[in-house]
Amino acid sequence: MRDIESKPSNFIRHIIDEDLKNNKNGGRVATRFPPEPNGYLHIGHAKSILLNFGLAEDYNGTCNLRFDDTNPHKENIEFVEAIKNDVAWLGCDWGDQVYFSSDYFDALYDFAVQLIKKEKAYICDLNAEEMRAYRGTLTEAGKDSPYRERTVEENLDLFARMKAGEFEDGSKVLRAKIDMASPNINMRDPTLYRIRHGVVHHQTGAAWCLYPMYDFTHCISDALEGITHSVCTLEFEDHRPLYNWFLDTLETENHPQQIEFSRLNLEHTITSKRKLTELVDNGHVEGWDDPRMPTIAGLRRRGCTPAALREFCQRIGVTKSENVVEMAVLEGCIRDDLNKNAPRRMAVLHPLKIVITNYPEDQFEELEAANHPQDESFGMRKLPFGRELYIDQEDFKEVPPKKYKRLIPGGEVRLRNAYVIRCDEVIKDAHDNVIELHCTYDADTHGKNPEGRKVKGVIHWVSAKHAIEAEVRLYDRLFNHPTPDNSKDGKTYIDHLNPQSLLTLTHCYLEPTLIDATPGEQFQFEREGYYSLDPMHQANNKPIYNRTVTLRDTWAKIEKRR
RNA sequence: UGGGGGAUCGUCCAACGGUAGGACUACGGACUCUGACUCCGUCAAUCCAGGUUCGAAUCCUGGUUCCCCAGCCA
Repeated sequence: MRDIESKPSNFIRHIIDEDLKNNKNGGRVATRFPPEPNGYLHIGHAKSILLNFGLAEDYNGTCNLRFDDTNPHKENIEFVEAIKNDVAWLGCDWGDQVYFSSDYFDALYDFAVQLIKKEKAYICDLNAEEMRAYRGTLTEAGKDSPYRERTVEENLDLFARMKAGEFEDGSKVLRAKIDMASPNINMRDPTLYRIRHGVVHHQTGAAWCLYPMYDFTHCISDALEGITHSVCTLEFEDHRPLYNWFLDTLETENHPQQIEFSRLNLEHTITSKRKLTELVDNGHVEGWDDPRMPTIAGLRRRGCTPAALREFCQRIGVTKSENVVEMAVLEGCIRDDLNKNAPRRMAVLHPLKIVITNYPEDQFEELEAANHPQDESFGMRKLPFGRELYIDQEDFKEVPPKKYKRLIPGGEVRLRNAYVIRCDEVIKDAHDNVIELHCTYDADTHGKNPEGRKVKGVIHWVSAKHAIEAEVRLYDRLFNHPTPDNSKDGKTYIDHLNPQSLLTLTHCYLEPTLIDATPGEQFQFEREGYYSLDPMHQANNKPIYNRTVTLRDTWAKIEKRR
């Protein structure tokens, strides 16, 4: 069991502590994570997953992974597999069984029959439009359905024939018989079963033409699995009376407690499955695992780690208040983790060639470099150094701004892990663009400071002859607006898409040790940020690196203020 | 003139009648062969109005404001 003290508490843990003190549920804690397999999981689901599995882990309980698969029209097996993959990647262990609501279709049918026998459910022939009209409004009570008083026998017969496939889609539904005048609209005789012919369910195939609704299915599934604390998001708060009504009316053995918390909102992104689906289906992104997507698959491909996501979910906490978390929190968690765990490499993103004129042609030497400045266990690597190198265009300025401490004409700079060089000559093309620099190096500055002068700047480099060419993809926020799906400016989230969310650099140069990088491996490209080797793709035989997150950049901040 | 929830630094989260605290951000400084990391410091909040109390973010009363609900979606 994990040290509970190490995790910040929250109101749900307070409730469980209290339940445990009162020996409720015999001291048992059982949670579940119940995704619908109609899309990929996003960072908001990560919050829920880590909450539910975290509670189980810390209270020595269990957490079931249960697919809430009652709407075969929208669900498929690809999503089931993707979800399992993501939950496992987060480090959550669902044991040896994956649950499906569809496992309970028989049991659910029997419970429905039981409800009919108790005169608590009836078959209704109203069509969808009529039913809406009968439901009333937020401020007016609804009217009883004309079919509300059918006899038990008739209802039983009709329900059996619905199951047998005698009726068309939409012609009949099974409804609970509760109260059409309830101020809670969920209690106005909610639908329990609808007819769906001709869809193949990914688990049950064509066995059913009758599918149960969420409200009926969820509470019973929880009860059958012996769930003690059924944690869900705030929008289900109004459904709790209905959740309890079913379990009370059916007198199930267990009566789990539904507890609601507020869902995660992240600035500059969206966490609506419906809208994420639209981004994918309409080609606004390359797929569910596009590194700009807030999906778990996208974050993973971007180079985010499970540890960073776990830390993130701890930092944001669990409450019932509406919240919009700043992207800086996520970025901070990723940086903290990768700073500690990503080996350092050098990569030149915007190459500028330099020639060390006093370094012999065709001569090379190997310089040792630490893989991590604070952690010796990362070991050392050898970097080839020669007469021709690439540095970044940003690290040279003909006319330097104030406080600039990189390379300038006639000035000196330290090449990271190598020598101090001086810029002697600037070579330009016909359009006055700097295309090459001629420099000289001080052979006595490897591993030590130069005599009698201070060199402030340190820049990264790669050997031109040995460098690996790569494509590097720089990602920025997917949306310009902090709350794109709720911007209150009359625009939709699509209008707020950031056209510059992806910047592809096709001619970058990496230090040669990166030839051994494995797909998905994370590195810090020194002075640039954290990057990871794209696990899916290559570009014309060149590796693709995705920028996970930049380094904190106080210089950029100063520049921006200027 | 329905029902259900929520309001604490810019952001997120604590404090559960007894000094409003932490994290992130921002700002300043130290260090530095990464303008990174690390370290030090600074700014910064109880929705409003009454009441109870020696004492209120917390309890009471009345407001304000924001979110959710009228699928045969979950």
